[in-house]
Amino acid sequence: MVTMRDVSKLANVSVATVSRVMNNNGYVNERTKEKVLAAIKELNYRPNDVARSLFKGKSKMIALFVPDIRNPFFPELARAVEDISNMHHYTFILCNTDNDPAKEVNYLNALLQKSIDGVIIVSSTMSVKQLREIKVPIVALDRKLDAEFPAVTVNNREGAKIAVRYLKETGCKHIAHIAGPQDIISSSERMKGYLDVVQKEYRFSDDYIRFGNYTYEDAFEVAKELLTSHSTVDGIFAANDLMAIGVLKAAEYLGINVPNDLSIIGFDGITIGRTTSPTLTTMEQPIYIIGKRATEILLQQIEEPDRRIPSEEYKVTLIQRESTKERS
Amino acid sequence: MVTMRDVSKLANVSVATVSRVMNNNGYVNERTKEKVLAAIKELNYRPNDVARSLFKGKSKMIALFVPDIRNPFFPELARAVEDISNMHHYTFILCNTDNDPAKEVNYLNALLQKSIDGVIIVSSTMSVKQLREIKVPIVALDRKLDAEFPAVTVNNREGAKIAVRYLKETGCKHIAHIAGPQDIISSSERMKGYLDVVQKEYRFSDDYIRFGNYTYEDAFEVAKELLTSHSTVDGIFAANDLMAIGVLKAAEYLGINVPNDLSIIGFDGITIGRTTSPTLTTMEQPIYIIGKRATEILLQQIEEPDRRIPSEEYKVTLIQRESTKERS
DNA sequence: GGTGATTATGTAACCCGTTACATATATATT
DNA sequence: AATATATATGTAACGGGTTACATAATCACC
Repeated sequence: MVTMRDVSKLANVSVATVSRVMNNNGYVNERTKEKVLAAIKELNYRPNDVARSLFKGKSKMIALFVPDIRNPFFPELARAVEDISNMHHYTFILCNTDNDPAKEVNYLNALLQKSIDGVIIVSSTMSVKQLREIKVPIVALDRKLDAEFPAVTVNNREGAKIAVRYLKETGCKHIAHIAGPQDIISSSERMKGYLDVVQKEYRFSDDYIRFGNYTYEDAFEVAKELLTSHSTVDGIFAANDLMAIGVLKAAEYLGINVPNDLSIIGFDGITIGRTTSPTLTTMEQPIYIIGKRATEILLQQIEEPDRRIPSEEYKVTLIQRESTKERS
Repeated sequence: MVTMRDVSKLANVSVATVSRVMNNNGYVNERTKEKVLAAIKELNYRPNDVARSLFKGKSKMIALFVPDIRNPFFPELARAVEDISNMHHYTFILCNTDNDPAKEVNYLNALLQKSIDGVIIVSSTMSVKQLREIKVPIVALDRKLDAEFPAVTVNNREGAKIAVRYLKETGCKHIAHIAGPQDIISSSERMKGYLDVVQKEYRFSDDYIRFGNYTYEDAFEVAKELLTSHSTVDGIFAANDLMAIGVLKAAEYLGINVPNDLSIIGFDGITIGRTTSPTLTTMEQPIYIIGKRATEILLQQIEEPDRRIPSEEYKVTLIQRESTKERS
């Protein structure tokens, strides 16, 4: 491997001068600079980032923790984080945590040993105590972590309200909810939004709520049960698109026409919702944008560790497709 | 940060001894070892991987190049690579190349500067000349790169033949093909497999082939055109599932019943194919397995750079779902 | 008791880029 | 001409593990 010493010898200067040329700092005579640049080019010299990292204590790497990249919500997020990292010459590390606190801690420790510069975390299981001890910047994404860490999220409760109100406006009388795991804040917020709209109604029943694990299969099963036992249900708000598709499939399985006999609305706005039949009405999150912002905030925190950056909350947008009726 | 010197002072030994204890090599007296371990524990010492990397010239990091993680084929692959990396205590770096040779080269150079230990590449645009010059192990995944690099792929041609034969067996007479980009080998192999089966038939027409860009939208458009201009077509083999779904949607748009009037079969076996209506018949690739094997091979190459590991080719499996008729 | 192998531990160089500090020349200011 | 300031470059320490080599103690065997 070509090192700075090799360059310095060829250019007849000291390593310090080569370093100055590389980093464009300090005083370097124009002619010396040219000599050095020529030597760099001739040897095709590339600085060793590891040595640089060792001295600086910074690695120019950031990590993203997601539960599982196979969940279709996360690739878009990951893409955004990677794009912005790359743009700022940071290397992007991806970690699948499976919502497992042990894995989260292991990853974090391993990354700290590698002098990771910052971490973006999508998690509801992360040990906050652990996080407080470390000094690298942390940004929470999609799910809030702790007031201490800036978070980039969407207004889940408001979005849920819009979704359920929309079902009402299109004529649904008995609106059920397939809720997500309640330890995930975004999920419990969505349920709150649902309750905000329907709880006071005389038609409402606690039994209109079913819990799924944010997966297609789960929702398929609980929706089948719900629709079989409650034939009056004519609208379902699912806490995410994956579960909404499970509901769609359950309705298909039971021979229930969507949207004529049953309206279904999801949450997230993942691409797959455009390929089902009927296509899925959903509350779309600005997924790429929140990923992008989380990364920008993280990078800012890395550059200026003292400045406190406020959390950001984005709005979700109703996307009307075929799984709900037209507003009359 | 706690360093080895801190530990060595507390334990009253030299840094060399601490290093020996950490790495379990060389001679260390049992009682000394205990003293050192106690000191490590008391100080909660964690070695600095950057310093280790600098000396060893290895980083314990591997990278995966994919065109775009948002393409639903890649998350499963990425998950496999990450799982195996993690299992072997390697850190996983993800790069989205957008099939852009310039981006590929930039990533590669950036990673080499970070002493990356190996790279798994899904690409048909990668400059092989560039790759030959570098000394870190490379493994090709999904698409062959060059005989020089071990590749983990599936038998695309054979899979395509099985798909098209299956369409014939279920009664299709006029089988069309939505082909993928021909510069992607896997894609051109699939077309060859299609031609292997139908080209000799008197009914076959060159005009039964349309080209898409592996995307849903592309396929939707070309399938609409194909089905409008060739009403005799009663079977379509799409080069990947995403395009097959585009075809499905085009048929729905044109009021063509699938599978009664038109059978559709895809390739890949991505999850989304289970959520469409009708669900998608496809040639399933063992995605996780090829990702896993590619990683294992890469890690082996890293441990034993001299040993040449042969390429591996996996079989694809026909998954019968609702977009094709039953075999009579 | 002597020779050699085994065990045990420390010193210091090394990996490679960065930068504080020293030194020196050139230019500007009064 | 003297002093201050800007420009230019080099030396060497530093970051934190790793390991070759040196040294020394213990043990085995004849």
